Amino acid sequence: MSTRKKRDTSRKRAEILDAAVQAFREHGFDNTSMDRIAEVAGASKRTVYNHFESKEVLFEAVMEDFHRKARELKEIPYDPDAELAPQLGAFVDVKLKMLADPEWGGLVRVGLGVLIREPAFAQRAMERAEADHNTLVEWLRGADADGRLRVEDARTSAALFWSTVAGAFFWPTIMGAPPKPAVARRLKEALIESFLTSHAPH
Amino acid sequence: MSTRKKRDTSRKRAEILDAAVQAFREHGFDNTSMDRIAEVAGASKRTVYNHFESKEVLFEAVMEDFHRKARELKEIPYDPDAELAPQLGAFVDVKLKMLADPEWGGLVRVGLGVLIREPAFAQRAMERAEADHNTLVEWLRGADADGRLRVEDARTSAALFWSTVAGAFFWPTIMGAPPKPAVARRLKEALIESFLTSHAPH
DNA sequence: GCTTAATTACACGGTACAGTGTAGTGTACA
DNA sequence: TGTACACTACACTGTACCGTGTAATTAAGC
Repeated sequence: MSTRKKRDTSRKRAEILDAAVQAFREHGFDNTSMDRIAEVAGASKRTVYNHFESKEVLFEAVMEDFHRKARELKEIPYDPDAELAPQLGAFVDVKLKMLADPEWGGLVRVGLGVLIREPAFAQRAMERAEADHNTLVEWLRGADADGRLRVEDARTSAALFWSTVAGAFFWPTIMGAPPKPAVARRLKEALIESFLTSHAPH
Repeated sequence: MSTRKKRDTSRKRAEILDAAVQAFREHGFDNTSMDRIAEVAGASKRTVYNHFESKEVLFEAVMEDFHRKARELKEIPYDPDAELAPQLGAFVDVKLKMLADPEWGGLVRVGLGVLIREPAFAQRAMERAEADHNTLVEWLRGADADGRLRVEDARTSAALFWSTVAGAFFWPTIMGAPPKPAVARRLKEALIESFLTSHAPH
């Protein structure tokens, strides 16, 4: 029961994870072999299996890592002293910034490629995405209480707003057809203007 | 050069296609074997290969079939004598009807599972979806010319409308988390009301 | 009933890959 | 310097699957 020797194994593990991310991103889950991952990682296949007991476990570790990164929720509280349009624009910008990161997009694609066959997982993923709604819901309630917007059903309004963002930016980008900057700008402005107009007080 | 004998082979071919659709829907492209398809079709694997020279060819035939079905474009012309809200609602309903068909959804999922790794194909698919925009663009121009709506940029407005529909209904349904009927109704009404309000004349 | 094409049953080659077993090499730490 | 542990090289098993070859069987049209 003396203190056992333990070498630092986290470096190799990280290298394998990085290699897995890259390989899965480029070829998807099914078309990535453990031999390939080992090669990219500069490790022997045996070592890969010593760290991750199966391909599925490795995949889950990759997605776990990804979720940790994605969990950087931005809180955007309602500011009674600032213009409304820029504040709404900030909500959109947070998403657009995410979408601009190619590594993020690659991982989302990998995840979707698998999740699309696993309705149960897919539903959980969608629900997680809805957590973002709450920040906007709070913002809307703030603006409504302040009398600068008329929001009858904040949840529905927020859902509509995020649906538009998803349909206009998120999904096209994931599918490899992101809107051109000029189009994106126009869509963003039209969304905000439309939203503010239809929720104008009086 | 006499008239050659030809037996009718279309029946078996159709059975194989049906089986392929079902198998691909349930397990995706990579996880569906030709043996399995042959078994489901009640045909020998050799016959499958006699009809479709490879798994890829068979897959493309399936998707081709699917596109033919999906091409039932609905023309919804602007009607100056009818209420605006129900007319806009008809645009949404066409999509919702599609989404309600589980076979359609299954095939979209299969296609996406493959396309998600093939940006080039994915882009073409997204562009095809945009063809639907034109009908709404024409409708908007009609309503604008009639003075019942104020539409500055019909293309952007239509894009925004369809983006919301996609983000609110299409993608959640494809991902296995369709909105509950009550939520769907509320979203649809909110969308139409918001759209009409923000495009009201004066 | 004869011919001919479609279909079947089934064996087989080739390949790719998940995962294991093992003997040996390197190396951090006591 | 020695020991325990991480790591490597590599052979190997088992499996799944694509695609082909072929001889036998079925059934349509003459």
